[in-house]
Amino acid sequence: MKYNPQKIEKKWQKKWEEEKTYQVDLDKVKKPYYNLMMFPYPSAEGLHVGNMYAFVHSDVYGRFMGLQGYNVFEPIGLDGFGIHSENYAIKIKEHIKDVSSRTEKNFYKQLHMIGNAYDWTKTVETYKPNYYKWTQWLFLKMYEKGLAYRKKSSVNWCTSCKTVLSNEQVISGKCERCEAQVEKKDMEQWFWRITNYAEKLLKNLDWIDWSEDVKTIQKNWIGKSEGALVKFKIKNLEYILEVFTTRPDTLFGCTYMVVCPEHELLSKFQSKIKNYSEIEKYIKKSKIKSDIDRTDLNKDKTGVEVKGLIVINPVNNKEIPLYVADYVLSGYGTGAIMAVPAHDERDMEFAKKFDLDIIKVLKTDEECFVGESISINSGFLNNLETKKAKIEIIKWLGKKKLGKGTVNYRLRDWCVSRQRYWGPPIPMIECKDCGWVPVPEKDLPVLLPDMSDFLPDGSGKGPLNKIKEFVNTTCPKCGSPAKRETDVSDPFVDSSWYYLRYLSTESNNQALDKKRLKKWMPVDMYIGGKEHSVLHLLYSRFVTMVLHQLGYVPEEEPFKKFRAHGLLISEGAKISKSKSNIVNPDKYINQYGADAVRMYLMFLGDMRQGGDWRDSGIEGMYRFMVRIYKLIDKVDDKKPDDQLIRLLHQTIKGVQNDLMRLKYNTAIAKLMILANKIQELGCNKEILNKFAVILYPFAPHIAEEIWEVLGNKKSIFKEKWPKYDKKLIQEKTWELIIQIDGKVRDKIEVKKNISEEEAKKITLSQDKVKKWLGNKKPKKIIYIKNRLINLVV
RNA sequence: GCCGUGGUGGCGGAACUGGUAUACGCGCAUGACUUAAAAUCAUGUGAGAGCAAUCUCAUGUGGGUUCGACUCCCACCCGCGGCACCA
Repeated sequence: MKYNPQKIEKKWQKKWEEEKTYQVDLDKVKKPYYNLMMFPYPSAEGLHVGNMYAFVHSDVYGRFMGLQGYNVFEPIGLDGFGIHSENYAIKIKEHIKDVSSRTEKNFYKQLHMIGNAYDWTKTVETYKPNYYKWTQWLFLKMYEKGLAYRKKSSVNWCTSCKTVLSNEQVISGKCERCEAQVEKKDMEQWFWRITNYAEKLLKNLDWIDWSEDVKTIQKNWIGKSEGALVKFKIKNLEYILEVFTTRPDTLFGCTYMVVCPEHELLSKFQSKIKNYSEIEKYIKKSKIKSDIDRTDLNKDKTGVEVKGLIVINPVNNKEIPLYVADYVLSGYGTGAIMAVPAHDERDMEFAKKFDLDIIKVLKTDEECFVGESISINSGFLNNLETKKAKIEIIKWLGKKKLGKGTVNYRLRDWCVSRQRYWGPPIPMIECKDCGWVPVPEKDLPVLLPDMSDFLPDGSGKGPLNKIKEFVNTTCPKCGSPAKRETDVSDPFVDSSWYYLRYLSTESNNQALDKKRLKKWMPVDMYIGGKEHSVLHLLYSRFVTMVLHQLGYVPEEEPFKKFRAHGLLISEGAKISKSKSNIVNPDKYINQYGADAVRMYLMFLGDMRQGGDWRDSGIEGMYRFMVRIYKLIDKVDDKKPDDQLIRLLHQTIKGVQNDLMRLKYNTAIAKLMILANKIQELGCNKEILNKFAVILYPFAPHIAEEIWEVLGNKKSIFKEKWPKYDKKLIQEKTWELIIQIDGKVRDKIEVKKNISEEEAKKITLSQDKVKKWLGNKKPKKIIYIKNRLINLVV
């Protein structure tokens, strides 16, 4: 029989569909296992091989858990709303709605081809009203809880996408989607108060079972700093200048103060500032500067003294000067700092340039020392270690009502409004008399109206603003004329809760099916890319925490276990159009079959490290599939070889361990070794049956086919993972490695578990050993049972 | 600069808690089959020396700990990812 993957795969995919093999009755099953993968955003180019790489890793795990007796729920959907899809439609000059329905078909076709165990009856598409109705519902819940609010602030503006972005969507100064430079702009926007959850988001990282690197990225992003808030009086003014510092112990060394150009103090006391025109010029200049210029570390520090305003250091009542400088950021802390040049590099640089006092308050020989030491020149803090000094000064500040110990986070609130078309309209209405009023839940969804000209215009308002019938409405509260919000929400809002909706797709009158969520949440295993560490993965945790408090989700954390996969590259380089190393999965699936492509992708290396796709490699894997298929012809009724039985059981154990550790590459290597042995020796039905079962997670179609040819009636998925026999795995003999001074000099086959005495005797009687020893006697003999013996001369 | 992660044959990569470095695959070479080629099968394949048995050297670099180090410790170099004047 010839291996025909195209035929086999079509046959089995049809059968799985007809027999509802992977459909899960979410209410009835006994052992729920929620196996999640990151639903793709459907680009028009089609499913990317990188998607397939991630999805197959996830599917292999899901199928393995199925064989362990779990009822595995493996859903899929499309994250189709968003700038990425919209930008593509604009590029090819088609309407996003048309592009969307086309890519949906194409994506689902491709997702069928890869042979995953999806439950196709519970898909979600974020751009359909029956989904985004509930995304809008989520916004209303946030608003009810006081977690959605409007604020005017300096926000990230992408000049190319013509919309604001969240902090998380600015990647080293550039737009996450189009890589254009991002500017700062003062605008009023909708925010979600993720910062309320900063501590919880950080703390739970201690116990959730996630890839460590992703946890570290989130931890750094949240950026907790412990320190103190210190209040500085300004001479002859009723104003308290507050600063945040992580080093209150160095307060005696504070010789000047700096505020950011945006600080309220400057405009408030214009009349008191003697050189205000100079200050004004500096403020204007720093506004024009792009973010890149402003954060360039190599550039010189600039600033202007604020003449006329004198600050008083509360700890010693010394009068110190005040400066405005753009090295102090408005968004962090209080937008003002106490400068301690002797113990902060930036302050030192600034102090030298402006010839300001530098006072050492820590024991050190270094000119600028930023570490911990013992306080000096610090009054009552003298001779205290930094840790102790911090505690003492915070106590002192508290007593005098001049400050307190406090915590500061780098994390900012999530800006969720977007001035674009292809998203869920934010369900809010502005009334002259009532202010902002939420759309009543019964009026959801606020349908996204059809419009031919959906291009963003950069006016700061979304394209929906152009449709009068959409904008003009009545206030739900008082009935007078009012206007709708015309921004749509961030596509990351859509994906922050999709894993909850999978469990609730049949409910048309509620967002979430609480009973099911209780049964299925949290997600048991989530495999995905770490590029979402501070985007989707952070937002989802936040949203779940809120929904947990509202009583919808049983636990605070959405994903019990998360494992990040590395990047798939091709021919040694990042996959990109310009490098013309694009890998089209369809082409390879059509040529070699999905099983071969799956196996090859899983064989590339350690999942965490990513992989390097080489065209030459897939051929080898195809050859292996052909050989596997031919094993059917090797089946006979002879009593199988002992050696083969031992190898079978070793393989079952090894593959099982590798699957649990997500080391698929070594699992496949073990399958190859077994297959090669079967090819050499032949085997009986029972052995090949077991081989088919352990092959099944990786190559489900060929495994089912072999399984059927061997006379089995039900799908392998109803089968259990085979048990290995511990006794059969044991080898009777082992190879004793003889080392002399740590170098291998000989190897002999000996019985298992021989004693040290026996081993010594055997070793010393070897001719080679005698030759190496000469007339010397070993000083020391180290014997490691069932491994080696080392003679130290 | 800080945080994380990696560096092993011609290539992708193995090596669980310190115990045979290079599993498995690709590629290459030789042979079998064939008129020939492809496919398939068999054998070999880290480098160097040697007719050979065998020996020496090799896991980014330099040190160290140990009977023994890809694995542990110290210093440094390079790649990748994140953050970046965060007070």
